[in-house]
Amino acid sequence: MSDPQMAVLAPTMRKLAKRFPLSPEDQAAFLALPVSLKKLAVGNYIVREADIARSCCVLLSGFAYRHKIVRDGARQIVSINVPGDMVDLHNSFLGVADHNVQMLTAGEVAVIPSRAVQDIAYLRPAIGRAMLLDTLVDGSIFREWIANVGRRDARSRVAHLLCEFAVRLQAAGESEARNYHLPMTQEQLGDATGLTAVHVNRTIQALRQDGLISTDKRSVTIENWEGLVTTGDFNTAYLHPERAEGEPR
Amino acid sequence: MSDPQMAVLAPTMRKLAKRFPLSPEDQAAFLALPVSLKKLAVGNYIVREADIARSCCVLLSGFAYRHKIVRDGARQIVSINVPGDMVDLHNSFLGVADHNVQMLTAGEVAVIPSRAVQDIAYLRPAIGRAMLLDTLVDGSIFREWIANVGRRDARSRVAHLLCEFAVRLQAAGESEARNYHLPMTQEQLGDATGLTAVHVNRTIQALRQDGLISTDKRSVTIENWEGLVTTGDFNTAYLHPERAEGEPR
DNA sequence: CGAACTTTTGACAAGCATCAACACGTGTGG
DNA sequence: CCACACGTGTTGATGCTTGTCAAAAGTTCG
Repeated sequence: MSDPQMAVLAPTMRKLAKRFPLSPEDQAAFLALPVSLKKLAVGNYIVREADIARSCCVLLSGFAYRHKIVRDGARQIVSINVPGDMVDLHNSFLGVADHNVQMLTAGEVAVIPSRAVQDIAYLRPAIGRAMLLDTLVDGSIFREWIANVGRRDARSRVAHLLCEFAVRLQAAGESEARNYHLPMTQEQLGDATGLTAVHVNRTIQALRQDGLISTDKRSVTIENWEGLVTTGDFNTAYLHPERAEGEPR
Repeated sequence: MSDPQMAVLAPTMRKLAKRFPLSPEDQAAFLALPVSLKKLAVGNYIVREADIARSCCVLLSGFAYRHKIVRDGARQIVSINVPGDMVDLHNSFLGVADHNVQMLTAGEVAVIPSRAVQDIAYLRPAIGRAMLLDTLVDGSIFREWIANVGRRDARSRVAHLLCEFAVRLQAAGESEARNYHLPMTQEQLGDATGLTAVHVNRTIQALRQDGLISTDKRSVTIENWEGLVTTGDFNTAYLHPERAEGEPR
């Protein structure tokens, strides 16, 4: 709205533009989206399942996670969001939330009216296309997570998750490649991998003993990247890291 | 291309238009997409992981499944496609396939050049928006599958899958609600639920003994819908069944 | 009619869950 | 400043769900 807020969407725009260039006019329109800023504490909800969406949040700082609760109360984390991510495009377009989004750390979001997001996607096809590409990449990550929890053993699941964080945090400019702050408890790691906290604990100990990683509080250092990649059966292809158009135009 | 093919995309168009109306011009443009038809046998690949996409297939008849192979050779099915589905929007836009798509039954696909799909999404924003909505629903289904394989036990997983098929097949006009042909082996059911074929077999026997379903060859009859829904912790919300816009326009 | 695939059954093993207790650090209020 | 509660990480003992292996019975299809 006011000047100081003009640039808050810049990282998100750069992320969108990375896969497909946006014209200066499109970029300006995106940056001019009406936003209000909101600080959030650890554990605050951005979206609750079954909410009717009236706004779309962009994560400016801090981390968030999406999760679903199954009948017996168990929780499954279905993805992690890093700064720059549009946290609920889904909800803006589909109207009703099918999962929860909660802050993993304290942070700040830019709140944009759903209608403004829908309109810009429609009135500026390049932005609509960028959102589609972003959503397709999200889908690819979801598929990899299905394979991760469905067909890998505990050791591989955890190693895979650690590899994914390393790559995504680096891509978001949030950390170095081999050493990053992982703001998740072992219980949350379990919820992301379909394991219990106890088993995550033992699995991490095994990874440490094998010299693949070391940890200090919540910071993870990857001691042997190749080994961790092999253990986690990790291949960056599913993150579609760069412009991956069949035919650039 | 020629007249007899003009209507093959009609079911797909109706599916796209269901969530957001398309103008007659948009509808005509969609139906006029250049297609070539291709018959496929059971097990034929539509897309292979790491393929560079040159075309986008729409499933006209038959069923397909998407899957990924993990290091030790295990396979994880990440979704099932029914007639009318655009089978590889992902690949058209992202360029390189991150998973395989294979025919579950014999069937027919309409092959559209990737470029034509990209262009129509860009030049006709309403169609681009419809594709975005479709992709967002796919994402919601992926998330539910992560929760299914990550946090439910074998009995719930299988029940959930059977419920999803019942609803989706009916929505696609492929079967009645309570009785449908399920063209999957128990091994494939295991690959979709993160279980082994042997355990799927025992789980299905248990569901039968509890009077929830009965089976005859590959046909499934749901004897107790409420019971199966409860067992599978199934809630249709994640399928976003109808127009689910926050504010219809 | 036979070959290949799929379903079913049984015995056994293993990975992971469960439960419980303890250690450790952190923040908070008396 | 201490005492305490609380959340998180760690460890051990035990058991259940699911996997593995193998073989037989049933089914499909050329």
